[in-house]
Amino acid sequence: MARIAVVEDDSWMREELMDILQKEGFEAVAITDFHDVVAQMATLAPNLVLLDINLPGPSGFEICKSLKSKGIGPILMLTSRDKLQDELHGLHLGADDYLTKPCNRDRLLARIQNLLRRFERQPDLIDGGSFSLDPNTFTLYKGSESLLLSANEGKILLALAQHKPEVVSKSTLSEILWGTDQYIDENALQVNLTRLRKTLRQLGLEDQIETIRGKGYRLRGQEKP
Amino acid sequence: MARIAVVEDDSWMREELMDILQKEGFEAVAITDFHDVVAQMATLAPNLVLLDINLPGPSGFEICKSLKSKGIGPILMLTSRDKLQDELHGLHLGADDYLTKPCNRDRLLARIQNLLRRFERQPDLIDGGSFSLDPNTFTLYKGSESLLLSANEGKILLALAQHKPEVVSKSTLSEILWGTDQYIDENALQVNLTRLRKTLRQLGLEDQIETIRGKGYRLRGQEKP
DNA sequence: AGAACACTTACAGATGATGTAAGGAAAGTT
DNA sequence: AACTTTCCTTACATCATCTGTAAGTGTTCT
Repeated sequence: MARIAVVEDDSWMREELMDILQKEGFEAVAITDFHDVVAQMATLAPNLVLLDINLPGPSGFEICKSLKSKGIGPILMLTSRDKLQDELHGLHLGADDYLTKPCNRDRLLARIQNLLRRFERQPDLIDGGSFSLDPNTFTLYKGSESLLLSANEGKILLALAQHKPEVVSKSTLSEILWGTDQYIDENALQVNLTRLRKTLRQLGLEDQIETIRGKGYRLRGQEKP
Repeated sequence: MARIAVVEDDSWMREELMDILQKEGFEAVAITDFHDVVAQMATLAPNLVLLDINLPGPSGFEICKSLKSKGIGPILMLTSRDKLQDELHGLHLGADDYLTKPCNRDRLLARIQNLLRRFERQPDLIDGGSFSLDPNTFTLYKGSESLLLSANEGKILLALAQHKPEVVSKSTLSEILWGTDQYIDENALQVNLTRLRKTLRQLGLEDQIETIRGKGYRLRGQEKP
């Protein structure tokens, strides 16, 4: 779960925020020492910073600026002053989003979720040699074409690509598909293999999956010059 | 479609690459003047750079370094020297991926597609007030919960969120759902609306959609303090 | 009260995912 | 060569989901 740093001096407001975040399953960390926020953040490595503007000592704007210069973010600015001027100023200094207090719980969470997703590192595609595969959506890419695999096809192909160049045993695949290697439904696995092969053929990917008789399957290497 | 800059001195190889890329639907641009590659790139704004290491004049490594320093990328390095040393060197200077010549057409395309997706700007979620919506997958987020909408539900909610705070007429929604505003299937639209409302309720999002009698629908504002 | 509009629910067809079953092909064994 | 084991393919049935149709109910306006 994401870690969120809460930089807010008003203790009531801070507790309120922490409460909302923790109930939502976030790992919320309160920052109450405003002297060296940047250094604290560096070790904390939060996934998101909730930053109040009105702080004793350095203003939120300054902190925002220095956090951004260190590549720390995303930053969601909190302020009770709902003047457009401030908003522009804040965004200009690098805040990624902006929220005025008091704010609705749902609205706060929606903004946070939004920012987290926007800054979430896009998971790398799995490189299968002559194709690539999005491990989350099971979308198969070859050149500029793409195809959405069914769940079973995706699981099998992902397993093969991740284990490449080793052979993946039937019991392993069985476990991946049905969560058990005790009872191997060889037939069902076989049928799903056939389906996957047919789907691969639709993208011009012939002969990707090599059968190792008695051992299992593996992705065919494409490396030979 | 993505624009790809091909920086390669060997004319045969360059034509080959251009051919592959163009047949795949990419907008391929050949760079043959190696003096001021960075400046050319800046105006070209390619989505990806195919960069050969062995260039007359400045080495591919140097170009790679300066391109990266300008934030231009992703860069896919091409080389005929398949020594690990070079690879490490190249990646260290900022190349995002690395390919040895000669290379398989499919492998080249897979790598390109991979890089393009990795560096693709993640589309922002649509902010619906107390929820957010991924306009591509029609995934609905509220706090840390999420829900996958059906196509029709997604289209309607997206339209409402994008037009917010304006009212979206039934004929507009009809056009969005079925590509025509000539014949409004009011009943079907109504049913889909009901389904969407029920789905929203599953996430605790009550009363999001406001009916403007005789005009259409709109997202209810959440701004009142 | 009546009419127009909005909402809900139940039903059915279409589609897609997936397991079952049966038969055929290929490879290894005797 | 005949047999056995393993693998592949196809057809079918089931199940879930999506979505439009239809009918009935509720709400608002005049």
